[in-house]
Amino acid sequence: MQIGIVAKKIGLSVDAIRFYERNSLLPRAARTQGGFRRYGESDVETLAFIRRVQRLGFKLSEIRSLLKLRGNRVQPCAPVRRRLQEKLVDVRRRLTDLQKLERELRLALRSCNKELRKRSAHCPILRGTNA
Amino acid sequence: MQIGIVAKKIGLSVDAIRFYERNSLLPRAARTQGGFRRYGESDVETLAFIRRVQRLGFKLSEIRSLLKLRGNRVQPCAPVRRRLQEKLVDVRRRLTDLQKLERELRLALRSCNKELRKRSAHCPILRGTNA
DNA sequence: CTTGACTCTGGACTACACTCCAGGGTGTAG
DNA sequence: CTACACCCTGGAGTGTAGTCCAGAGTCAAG
Repeated sequence: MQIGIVAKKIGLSVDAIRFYERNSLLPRAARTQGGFRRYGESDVETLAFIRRVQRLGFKLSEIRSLLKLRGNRVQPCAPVRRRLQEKLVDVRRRLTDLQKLERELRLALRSCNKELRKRSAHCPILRGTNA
Repeated sequence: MQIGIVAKKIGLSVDAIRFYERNSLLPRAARTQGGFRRYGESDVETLAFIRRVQRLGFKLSEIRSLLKLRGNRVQPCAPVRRRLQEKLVDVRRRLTDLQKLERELRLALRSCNKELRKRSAHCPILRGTNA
């Protein structure tokens, strides 16, 4: 398969695949005599794997390390489990932060609404001295 | 006040304040003869405002536009309210996305745990063909 | 053999909000 | 007057995950 076909199959851009190769997520692909990249099924699987864990929130640098585990003969769950756990902690922290933000915005909006009902010309957000 | 004092007062770096000036969040500060920036209380208030709305999740480009409203003689709430509303929608969308991610991670972790109990040497995440 | 679609490389560019730097000047306490 | 801390400017660099480009080459069909 040439790169365009693989790209379509997986739902990535050709540039992205080349980018992964450049950045050691994929091994250097075999070439035709003319220099075109040739891919097999296992490459497609690797790319699918990358997509999958990327959707789990892993960055490319983390995926590189997961790919190493994937390359081993034995593939114990434990190291993956640890990474998932860490990621989950991280995501939950971000959730908490975002929930706080949501609350702050709701409160700000409420103070704006209050002012609107007063038909005031002074927005509490613009002038406010609140924390 | 010179820049370092203001920076300490507000909890920003000197570089950040200069960066804001360069990027039109602050007007060009008055200078001493030697070229040192001099700040007054109103500058401090502006910086405090920037911090405050930044904590509400606004980007500097959005803050620039809020600062324009703030500079007006009349400061009606409506335009601010609209921006807050939009930001709230955005934050809620991000919350939903993050919640989905949290769920995905929990599921992935569960499948890992199952495998661990089986004392299997094959991690479902590494080999998995799941969506 | 020509055409047209595809591919190659290396490098520049994007957004974001700063930080860090060199090389020089300023302000003020003692 | 001399230290010493502070400040100035302009520009480069940070991380992230790619995208976009020019200029050249290749592949397959007809």
